[in-house]
Amino acid sequence: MKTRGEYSSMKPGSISNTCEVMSIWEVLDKRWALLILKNLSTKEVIRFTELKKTLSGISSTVLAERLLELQRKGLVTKKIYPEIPPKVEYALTIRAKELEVILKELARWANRWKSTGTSKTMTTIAVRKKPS
Amino acid sequence: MKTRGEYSSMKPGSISNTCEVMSIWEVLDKRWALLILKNLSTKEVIRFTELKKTLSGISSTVLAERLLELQRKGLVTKKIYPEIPPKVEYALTIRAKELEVILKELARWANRWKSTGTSKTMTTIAVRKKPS
DNA sequence: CGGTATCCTAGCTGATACTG
DNA sequence: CAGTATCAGCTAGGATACCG
Repeated sequence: MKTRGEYSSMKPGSISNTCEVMSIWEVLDKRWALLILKNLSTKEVIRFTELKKTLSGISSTVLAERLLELQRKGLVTKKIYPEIPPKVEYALTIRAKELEVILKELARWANRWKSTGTSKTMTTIAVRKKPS
Repeated sequence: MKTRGEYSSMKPGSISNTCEVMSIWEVLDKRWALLILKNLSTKEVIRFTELKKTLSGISSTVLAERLLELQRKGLVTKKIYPEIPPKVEYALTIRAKELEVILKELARWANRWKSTGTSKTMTTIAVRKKPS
């Protein structure tokens, strides 16, 4: 793995910014994270390649990276079957089940959306009253 | 603005991939998008700089870019007061209000989270039965 | 199958400058 | 204030190749 930067970008002067606390948003805000969680919630367990297929466009590099991050945050579990060919099952943790509900709502909202063309661009210019 | 790439990355061979349909996830999945929406929902209207301050780390370039994308998707409205200095107010559209509810749940979940250290890394290795 | 290593491009930030 | 423009520098993600 590389994972060198990790978004931090702290100034050279700042002292030991070993701030591990950071919110869960740090991982949720990354690309694919929500979609992964959402698709993870469609089945009890899911395998790497299966998950990859549902996420059209993701690279295995990033999928593996995200799954690790989610795992570290305690949202995903990983079960390895030491066989050849390998078999790995990913699943949501209990704590992620709460999130699951929310995600499903979000997914339904996203589906319900669909319509209304891409460029509405609602911009209003407030007119000033003329000085009478 | 530049906005050249737009994530598409289609091969030079592919024919006229003018696929405008794409789901709302296309914009929601981008960095900062959810956070912007979330913070937008804390007030009825909010100004650019004010919003920027709540999003620690974002650059004005990207904030402007995201707001435009959200606007195009019909989630955000923009109201310009032609004054000097300029004043611009951003707000959620009615359609985004549904999303707002979900986002608030998500935010509460994220806050409720907080605890349990960063590296639990629940990985299970399934053991094989020995051939008796 | 489920990754990791490598290389290269796309995306984001920071700084600075400029405008209405 | 609310941007846009530009450039440097670093990070994130995609494609491909390879391995146990």
